[in-house]
Amino acid sequence: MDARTRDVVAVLVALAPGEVTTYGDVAATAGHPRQQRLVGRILSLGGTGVVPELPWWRVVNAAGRLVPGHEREQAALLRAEGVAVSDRRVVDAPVGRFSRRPVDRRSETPGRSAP
DNA sequence: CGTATGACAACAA
DNA sequence: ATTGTTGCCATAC
Repeated sequence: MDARTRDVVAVLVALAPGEVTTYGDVAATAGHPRQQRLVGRILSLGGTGVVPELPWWRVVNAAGRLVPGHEREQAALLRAEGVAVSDRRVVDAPVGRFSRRPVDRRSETPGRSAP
């Protein structure tokens, strides 16, 4: 794998449970802004031998949308880590960037439905 | 080499 | 909120 791939993989494997990020943020954090598509491509290669197994479910698009085609599984994996998911999208997602924001559920904002 | 495609993103209408 | 357009970058043909 080339240098860019290495950088992106490094960021991905560093994602902690309960931590959700976006393609764009992973790319930027890896030092390769505007290479979101590369991130998606690498994630799709996870575990195929060219790159190690990656926590693909902790990456969603900028709108908090889950991966097309893997929504059920992704939702299950995320919820298992304490991430709220609703209707194919991550709940605590302030549309834009919720990068590196370890889902903080302070004292149970009873709202999320009533902020 | 030109064109199309894709686990994306930002913006206009 | 949804649908199109544009911009981006790596690949596949």
